This record gives sequence, C-alpha cells and structure tokens, in this order.
Amino acid sequence: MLNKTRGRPRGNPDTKAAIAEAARVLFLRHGYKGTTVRAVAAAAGVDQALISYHFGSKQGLFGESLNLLCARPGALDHALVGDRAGLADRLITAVTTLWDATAPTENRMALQDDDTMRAFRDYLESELLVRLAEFLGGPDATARATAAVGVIGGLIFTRYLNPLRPIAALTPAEVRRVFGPALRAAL
Amino acid sequence: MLNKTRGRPRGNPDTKAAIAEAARVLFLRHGYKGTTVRAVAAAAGVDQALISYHFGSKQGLFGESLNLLCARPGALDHALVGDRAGLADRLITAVTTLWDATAPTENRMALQDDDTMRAFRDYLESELLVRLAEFLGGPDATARATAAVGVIGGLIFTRYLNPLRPIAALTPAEVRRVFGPALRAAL
DNA sequence: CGTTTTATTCAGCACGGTTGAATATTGCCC
DNA sequence: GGGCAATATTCAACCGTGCTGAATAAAACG
Repeated sequence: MLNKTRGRPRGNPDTKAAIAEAARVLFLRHGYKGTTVRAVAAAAGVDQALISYHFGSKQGLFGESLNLLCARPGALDHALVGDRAGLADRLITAVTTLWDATAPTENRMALQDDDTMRAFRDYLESELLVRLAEFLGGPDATARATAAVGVIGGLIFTRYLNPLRPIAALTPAEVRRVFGPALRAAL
Repeated sequence: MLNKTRGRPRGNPDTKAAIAEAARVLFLRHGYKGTTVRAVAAAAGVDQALISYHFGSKQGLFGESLNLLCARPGALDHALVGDRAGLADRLITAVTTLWDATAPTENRMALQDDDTMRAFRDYLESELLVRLAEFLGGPDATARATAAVGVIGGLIFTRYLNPLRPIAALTPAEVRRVFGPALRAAL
C-alpha cells in the first residue's frame, strides 16, 4: 500500500506485536465493527494483507489482541482460592477491579457488538462456570455455579455493557453490599 | 431484481409490513449480522432498495421489526401485586413467559442494536426499578430494588440477549429454582 | 552458497449496505 | 374527469469491507 519495498523487510521487526497493539487501541476505542482491518493496518504502518497472514482473520486478530484484556485468563483465579465464606466478595471485587480498570467510562459502549458478546459468552461459559463448579463441588455444584454466573453476568451487564445509571454509579464497596446477598444466595 | 414491472404496483399492497415480517423471521433465525438486506428483500419478494426506502437503513428495519416485541410496557405489572413472599417467583415467571414467547426456543438473537439496548435500559431503569422500589417500600428500598434489577438483568442477559447455553437450556421451573434464591436475597 | 521458509506488498475479487435515476400507479384538486 | 404532484417500486451502480493469490525480497538452514 505504501511504497515500502516488497518482500521480507530488513532485520526482524516484531510486526505481529505492532499490529496487535494498534488493534487493541482501535478495538477499545471504536468497537469491533467500527474498526476496519485497513485502519488497523494503516495504524500499524503495514499492508492490510498482513493481518490475514498473521492472524487468519479479523476475528482472530480481535481474539488475540483483546481477549488477553477482557477475558484475561486467570484474572479471577485468585478469587477461587480461600474459604467459601468470602468467595462472593472476592468474586465481586475481582470483577469490579478488572472492568473498572479496562473500561474507562467512555469506551464501555464499544463492547456491545456481537463478536465481543460471543467472546464474552465463551469466557463466562467455558472458563468461569466450569471453574466455579469445580471449586464448589458437591451434587448441585453445576446448578449453583450457573446461578452465580447469572448474577455475575447481571452485574457486568447492568454496570458495564449496558450501564444502568443507578448501578454504574455505585462504588465498588456499594456493589459488594448490593450484589453480595444475591451472589451468596446463588452459591 | 425480479422482472416485476417497474413503477408503483397495482392496488395498495402493504409491502412495508411484508418486509417487516420477513425481516422479523430472518433476524430471529440468523441474528443481525447474519441477515443481509438482500436476503430480506428476496424473502419478501421485493427489491433491496425498498428496504432503504421504507426503513431508512438496516438498523431502522431491525428496530421497527423487533422493538415492538421486546419493550412491551406493562408486561410485568401483574407480578407487582400480591404478597411479598411470592414476589421473586412472580417476577421470574413474568420474565420467562414474556421472553420465551417472543424468541422461539433455539434461535434467540443477540440484540446488539444500540437503540434496542437503550430502550431496554430505559425500561429497566425508569420502569422496573422505580416500580419495584415503590412496591418494596422502607428505607433501603432503592438499594434492594437495584440489586433485584441487577439479578433480573442478569437473567435476561445470560438467557436471552447473550445466551449461555447452560442457562438458556433451563426450563422455566428450573430458572425459578436457580435464580430464586438470589433474587429473594436481593429483595 | 543454494534452497527452502518466511514476511511482506500489490492487485483484485466477492459481498453487503446504500443511493440516484427511471418508471408506473395512486390520490388530490379544480 | 383530466392534469399533476406524491408515492412506491425496480434497476444499475457505488463505495467500503474482509479476504486471497501472485510476486518478491530477506532470513534460515544445510
């Protein structure tokens, strides 16, 4: 696209990382649909085709550049150790700290397109739910984990994805107080 | 597209309604992104251009063909009369019957449309929340109503808007059993 | 050194939403 | 009732998007 000579470049620049970084910024700012492959390529100073080459598809780019952030594996891990009594509070705290950090108020609505939803869903379903059930143990572990995921999903939805003013305005401590009983009941 | 003579057709066929109906079916079956304007036009037996003409845009079509179903006002009203003990169950039942009816089993769609989200949010915020707080009464009525809306929002989100398989697969009775404790705790 | 592998640009395809022009029908007004 | 604007429709084309295959140049490896 831009007169950079064809063929492999000199040195070994980590172009893939550069693309991923540019993509991360743009995805957070404009959402999935609002970010074109060409725009990412331009921001990274490379040709559009490189994205397909390195990441296979726009989906792949999205996953590799953002999943680390949103569905950061192990982000909730330290909530899943310790006593059962404090579990609910630890989970809520983990959720609020994680999301309050990654989504700085303005850019929350950008996470509303369907591909983000899918990534998020997969995370809740195959990561959080099974881990929780594992941690809980017992006969109705799955049912209780399901209920808990429902409550946590509700928190994330009503506070971050489609923020209701009264819920988004709460401080983390208030969130704990408001959602705590429900989550404890679910577990 | 198909050799139908150009210009205005005979009689006054309600083509706009036909398009909306075809769109409703396809949107429910394939979701927003998976439904092309051309496909809707073909299903309705008209030219693609007509949908821009009648609805302005694909978004507009989406809104007009589906919004009526989701934001049905007063749908939860009869849950808000009666004793406090059965309130949680009545609310959950109202939600499941309402949404199970509008989205035929398998193909729950992802409502990622901005306008739909906003309408839904406004409904939860200014209808359900204040009504609930009113019904509950007492000093911390608002806090408890907020928590309840969070739980209900979680149910709707994880079962209908962005359906997690384990939750979407539950029967209404199971939903009551799983979400009941959390909602009762919130109230 | 020669060969294979890898990283890159370039040109272009296929598809999706939208638009402007052409055209036929209805509905209104005198 | 006849003329004329408004309306509803098709057709053809545009522009942006994600993606792909060919060409090419540097690196990696023997």
